[in-house]
Amino acid sequence: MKISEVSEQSGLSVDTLRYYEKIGLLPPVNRTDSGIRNFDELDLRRVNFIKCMRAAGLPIEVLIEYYALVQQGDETIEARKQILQKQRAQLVTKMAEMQETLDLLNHKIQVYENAVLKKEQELTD
Amino acid sequence: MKISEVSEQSGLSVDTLRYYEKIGLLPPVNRTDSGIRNFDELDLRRVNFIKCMRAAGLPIEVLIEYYALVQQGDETIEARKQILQKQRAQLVTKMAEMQETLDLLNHKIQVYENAVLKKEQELTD
DNA sequence: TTACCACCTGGAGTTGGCTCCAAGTCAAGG
DNA sequence: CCTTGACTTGGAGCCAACTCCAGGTGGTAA
Repeated sequence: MKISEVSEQSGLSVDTLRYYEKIGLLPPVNRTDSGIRNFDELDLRRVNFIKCMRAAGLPIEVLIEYYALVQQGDETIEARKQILQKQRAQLVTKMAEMQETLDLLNHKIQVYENAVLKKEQELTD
Repeated sequence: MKISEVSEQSGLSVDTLRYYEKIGLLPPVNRTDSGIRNFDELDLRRVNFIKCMRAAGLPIEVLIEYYALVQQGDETIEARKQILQKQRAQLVTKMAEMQETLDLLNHKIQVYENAVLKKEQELTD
């Protein structure tokens, strides 16, 4: 699978995919004879996992660290679990904050809606 | 209220507060005779609103635009409402993405937990 | 065979949002 | 009086995460 196809499928830009490989977030992807990247199924899954984690705001650094541990085999399972647990906790916190913001936005919007209604009423009074 | 107190109360750094005023996200705050900022109740509320919105990822630009409309009075109520609605929609989308990520994290952590259990079991076999 | 297009590279530039610094002013306490 | 500490300013620096660019290669199609 060519980089443009991976880009299309994942929603990450071609530049971002190359950037991820350059900094080691993606492993060196296999190439054709002429040097063109040829993403395989495993690469694909990794790209999508990364995309999901990044969308939720997990730092690239953390993901690199995580994959470094994956690389090192089974003894690192506990460490990996702990990384994920920590990120999960942070995610939960962030979602709670966002829920608060959402409530506040809903409230404000409601206030504006009432203001509009009141204005209309004044016009027809 | 002095800037350090506002900082403490809001959790935003002193530098950030001054930065927000500099870029026009906060209005020019009243000063004492010797030029020291003296935040009033209204400033306080604005700071806390901004903090909440920023924590949820609303861009500074949008907030500046919003307050510019507030400044212009009642004719802009509809426009303000639309800004908030748009941001709310984006927030809802983002929260849904984060929920997906959370589910995935939970799943992965579960897999690791099982792996640990299995390993322990092998040891006692 | 030449024109085009997608790919490649290293490296520079951009964006958003702070964060820090140097140099200066003031009010209060010892 | 003088030192200390919190405040002031303009501007520079920093960080994460891209994003763009110039210059080059290689396969396909008119």
